[in-house]
Amino acid sequence: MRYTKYFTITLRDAPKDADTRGHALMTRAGFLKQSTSGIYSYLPLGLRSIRKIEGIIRKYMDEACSVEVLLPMVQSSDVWIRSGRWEVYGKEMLRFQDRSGRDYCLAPTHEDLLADMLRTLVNSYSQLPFNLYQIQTKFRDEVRPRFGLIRGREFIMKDAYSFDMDEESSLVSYEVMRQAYVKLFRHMGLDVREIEADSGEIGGSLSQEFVVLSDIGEDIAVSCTSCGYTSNAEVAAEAFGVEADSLDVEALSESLKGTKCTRCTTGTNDVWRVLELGHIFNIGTKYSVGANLTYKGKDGKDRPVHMGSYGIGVGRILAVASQIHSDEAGLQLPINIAPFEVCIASATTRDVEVVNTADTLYQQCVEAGIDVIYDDRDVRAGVKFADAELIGYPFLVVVGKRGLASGTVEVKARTATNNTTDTDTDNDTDNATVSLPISDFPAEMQKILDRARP
RNA sequence: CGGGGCGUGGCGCAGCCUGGUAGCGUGCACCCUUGGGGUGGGUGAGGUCGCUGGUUCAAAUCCAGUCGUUCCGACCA
Repeated sequence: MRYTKYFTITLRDAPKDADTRGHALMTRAGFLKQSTSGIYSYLPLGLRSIRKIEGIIRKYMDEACSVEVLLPMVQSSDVWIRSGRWEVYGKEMLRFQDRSGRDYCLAPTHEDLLADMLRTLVNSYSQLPFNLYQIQTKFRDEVRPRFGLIRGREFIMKDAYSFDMDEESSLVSYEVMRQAYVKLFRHMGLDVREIEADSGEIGGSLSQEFVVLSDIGEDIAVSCTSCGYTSNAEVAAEAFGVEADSLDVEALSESLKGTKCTRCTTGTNDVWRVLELGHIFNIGTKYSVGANLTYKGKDGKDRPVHMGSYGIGVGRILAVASQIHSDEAGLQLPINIAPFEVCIASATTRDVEVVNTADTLYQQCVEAGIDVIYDDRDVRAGVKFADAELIGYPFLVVVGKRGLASGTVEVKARTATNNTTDTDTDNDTDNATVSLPISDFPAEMQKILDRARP
């Protein structure tokens, strides 16, 4: 993609309603634009990242034999009345009527509709087990949206559901999903921790959260410094007899810090501030009984399906990655979720040889299948560098007279902070910068990219 | 739902207290300049001062209401 054909914009100042660094940077870098409270438009760069995140999720869900579906976002009240939640669900569910006065809602979650739909589609044990997933927009009319994409009202979520004959089989399905989650977060380059969540239900139901440590985390996790056992605030609070409901995050954090680990009994607990990116549950039959989702066994008797549910906040991944992977100059998104992996910038547009070389290298990269954007704008080099750092391309390739003299171009890795302030010093000695020969550029670039992947 | 802040050109802000020709930075367009870290200079376009009503000779400014947005709390997960 040529920058001059693309549509994007960078801002020097973030809009004042950007309340976190990550969100401010995404806005400045042209990833997003707020439409109204808690609702955002994805601009081209932001959408590219979102699509990459979705692609990684699809890869590992498919690998785990989960099958993709797409359920409607607008749902009839009928479904919710049958599931018994039309009256129960609070104001978070946005309700409205069509022209005939029939009630609808924007789906805050899809399990009610899915169970309702499957009731007529699932009949026999021979269909089980299976696992369905979708990547869909959900709407929850949060009282107080905040932190940009982290707690928006409209948000993209991956939700998956497993359907098994019995508990044993269901636990296998759960484990497959758990492992898929571990792999997919690793692939995204995120340091995600697995923690035990409220297991609540009787009958050995399982639940785990996948969280990242972050200063803007809305929850806390308690982790043993010795054996590593980690649980969320509710689980820990219950274990230590602390009334979680009555305490805020800070107070709860204080009261749990330094407690003895309940698992190994020797270690002491540390308290983290965390943000939830994924949550998996082994639900059992509680839901299917309510939804009357049953299958006929070999003996001809109807039995409730054992379910599991597995969610991931897609937009939230982008938001938290922007928050964690960034510096003063801009974003530093991990390579597999960055909008473009490489940016080629011509240091000048006045020098024919420079421009021709940059054009050629760009073409070669495109042909080699490298995910590249070519900053061919007629602006000063400093503007390109500043924008490249703000957007955070993992690699910036600078084509200029300097390198041309020796038949090379510079490749700068974004992961290390390139200078923005000491403008008169030459940072070529920075080990984040390497010179590549023009003659064999695409192949060499490809090697660097491959090495950079988690 | 309770309490507070803010709404002035695309973005960031000043002006409001003490009513009297709407301003700054940045961005944008054009000219010159510069050309490997947001170059320097010049010219220019762009604003129903969120909206409605009130007070007044006169309202961005004072008053009331309303909408939007945001923060704190409660709620939710």
